[in-house]
Amino acid sequence: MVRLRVVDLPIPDVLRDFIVRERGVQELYPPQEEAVRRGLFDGRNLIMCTSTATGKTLMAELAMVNAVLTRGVKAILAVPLRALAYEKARDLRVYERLGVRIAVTTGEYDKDDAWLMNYDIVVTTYEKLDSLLRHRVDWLRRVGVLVIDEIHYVDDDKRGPTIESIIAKVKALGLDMQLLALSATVGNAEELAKYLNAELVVSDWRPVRLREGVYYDGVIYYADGSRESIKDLGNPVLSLVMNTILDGGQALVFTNSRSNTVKLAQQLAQYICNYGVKVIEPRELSKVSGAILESSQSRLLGEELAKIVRCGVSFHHAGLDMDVRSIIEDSFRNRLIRVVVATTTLAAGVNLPARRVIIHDYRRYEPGFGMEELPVMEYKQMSGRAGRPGLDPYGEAILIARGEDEVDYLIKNYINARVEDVKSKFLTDKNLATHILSAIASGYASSVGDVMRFISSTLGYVQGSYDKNEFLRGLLRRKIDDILNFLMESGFLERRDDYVAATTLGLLLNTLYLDPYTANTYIRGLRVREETNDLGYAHLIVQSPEVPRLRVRRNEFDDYLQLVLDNWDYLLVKPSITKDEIEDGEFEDEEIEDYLSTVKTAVMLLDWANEASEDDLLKNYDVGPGDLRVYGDLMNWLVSAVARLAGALNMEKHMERLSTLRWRLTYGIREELMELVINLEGVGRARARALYNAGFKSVIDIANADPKLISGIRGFGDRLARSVVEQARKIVEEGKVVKPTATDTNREMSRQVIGKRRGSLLDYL
DNA sequence: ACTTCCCCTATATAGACAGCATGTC
DNA sequence: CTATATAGGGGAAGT
Repeated sequence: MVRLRVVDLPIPDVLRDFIVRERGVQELYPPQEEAVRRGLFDGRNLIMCTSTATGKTLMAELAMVNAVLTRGVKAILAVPLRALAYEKARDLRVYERLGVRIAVTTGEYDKDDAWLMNYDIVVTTYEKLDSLLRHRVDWLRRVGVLVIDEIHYVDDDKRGPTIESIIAKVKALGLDMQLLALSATVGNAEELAKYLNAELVVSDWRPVRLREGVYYDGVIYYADGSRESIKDLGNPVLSLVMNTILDGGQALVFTNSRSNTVKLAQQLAQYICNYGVKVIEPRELSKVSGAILESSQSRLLGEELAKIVRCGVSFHHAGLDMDVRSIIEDSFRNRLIRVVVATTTLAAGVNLPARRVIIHDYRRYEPGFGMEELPVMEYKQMSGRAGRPGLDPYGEAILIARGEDEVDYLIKNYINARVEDVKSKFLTDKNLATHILSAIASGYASSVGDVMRFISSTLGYVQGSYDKNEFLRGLLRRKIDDILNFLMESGFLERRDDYVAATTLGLLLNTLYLDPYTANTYIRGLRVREETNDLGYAHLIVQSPEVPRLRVRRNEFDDYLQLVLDNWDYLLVKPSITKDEIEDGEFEDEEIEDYLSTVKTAVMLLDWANEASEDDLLKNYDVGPGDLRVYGDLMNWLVSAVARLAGALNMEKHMERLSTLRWRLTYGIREELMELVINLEGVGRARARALYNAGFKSVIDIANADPKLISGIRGFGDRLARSVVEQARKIVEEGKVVKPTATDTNREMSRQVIGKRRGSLLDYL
């Protein structure tokens, strides 16, 4: 079959030549060709539902760059992950040579959005795009192409409604833009296309052949009916992995828990090293291993990992710090590391293909639901990682069966199964409340009718058949009324007849990106007392469902109960049972389990803010360096958000206390280090502590110091020492030393020691 | 007396977006 | 309310 050639595309010559020359693409893949035929370059809305590596991204690039070059409009590319945003932007930068200006903006990086005006293609996350729409940035009018990547995320409970909200806002603005949606294969592609008013491209075509099968008892049963016996080494994963790497390939193993990831990787490493498998390169690997040791924040985790990396094996999960993760990913791409055992971290974002993908568990624990089978969609995401285009002759995805009858079951329910439909989660109370408030506060709706119209442009509305059924529409209207009432009672909204408007508080929530239910909890908590202790504040912050909660072990129950009793008056959110009931033991464990979870999480965060080492936090709470980064990010956002709420409500004491806690909780430092960490780039908790202990306690101390003295301190080299001193001198000269508002922590309020766990710094409380 | 094995029970269980301030991609 | 794998304890059986 003759494929459509790039040179025949209806796009400018420069772009055609560029694609052929720089991208090395001569001909289009069938799905790409179909996209062109369906009007990609005619400004038609389009949705592509195809598997990974079928060139959806190239089509998006072409559509965007073409629009920029020919029509002089801007383009937006919205993706689900920050890392993905940076990656796509990096790839897009090659078009800078055609004069196309590329920018990335995400919440973590950017403050002001005005500078984006000067760029042609803006790569961003869903949430940041929603935020841009909330602020009604004026350059939005000049956007001609909107690409939504991985749009099957509309199924996600939390993130999906944001996508729908984006679409509803774009519609409400009446912006004239081409919508291009990219999706993994989903069950209801037609429905999505209809919702988006888009042409549909569906295809199961793949650039590398994929063989799918199930392993059981020494045999791989392929879905096409063929089977292959491999050497059974007792352990299914081990057998499959050895079979792969002895054949010169690489394997990616997916499993359902972090501990499994470590355990499996260790077993594999032990086997490979003990039996002296020759395919690995020990010299190079020990370099990698050294790099990991060096960059790991937690020595424990680093050593655990470094040890097995020497054997060409690694584990990978979100508890690892970013740099360790990228070392692993890079070494896998370089083929030094032959096997990575990962949780789903790797299935979603990072592009890390391998000859063989092994799916160790097809079930996963869902809190509140027990063990649940993986959706077919996730299986497809994982199996889609199999086979590197142009490098491997084919890719393989192998599921592991625990019993003989499971073989057919897995073939039927995964390999040959239809992918699930994508279902909107927009019409739940929480999502409705957030997005209705957002629509009103940002001026997309000023009456109940507007709200209804706004909602009618969501997928949830279409899927609920509300457009077709008057009775259902009545129900929905009543539900919206309830939510409007809730927002009014909470003081976020005002209403006169049919007209609605956000209050100052409501506007604040909208810009803080805080959901109304959480904000309500925060405000009620703040009203309980004028001031409270650190535990009280940390515990209040943790009430947000955004904060991952630690589980309380049985043997910790009593310690935390005691802590609750001792701090009863200071806790701004009380459990559902009374103090007397706790003291008399008149309750079931389940009644307070969730509450204690929040307490434990707060305690961990305070340990962090009291400079507990990362190793101790890992030991005591099973919280890895990667998790700490997430917690730190969250604290930076949530604590300052609560401080802003307190400010809006004129609660000065709260505000003051929260403003120091914010820094302590985000950076994991005691108050005395705040000045150093806040003012000096390259100085975090560890270096700040080292500086402080060496007598450099303030920016002035450092400005007056000899860089040579500082370079001798642990964690400093010559360069960093000089940079820090330079920075300090500069800000002192300019009189710009930021003095964080500090108040005396009232330590005497709650002296309390928890448990006998080693390293806990809770005695401070 | 000591080890081994089996059964029962307790325990633990994935990931990662967003604000604002200040003065750069 | 929902599940399962694993580690550890305790006791019975085996050496």
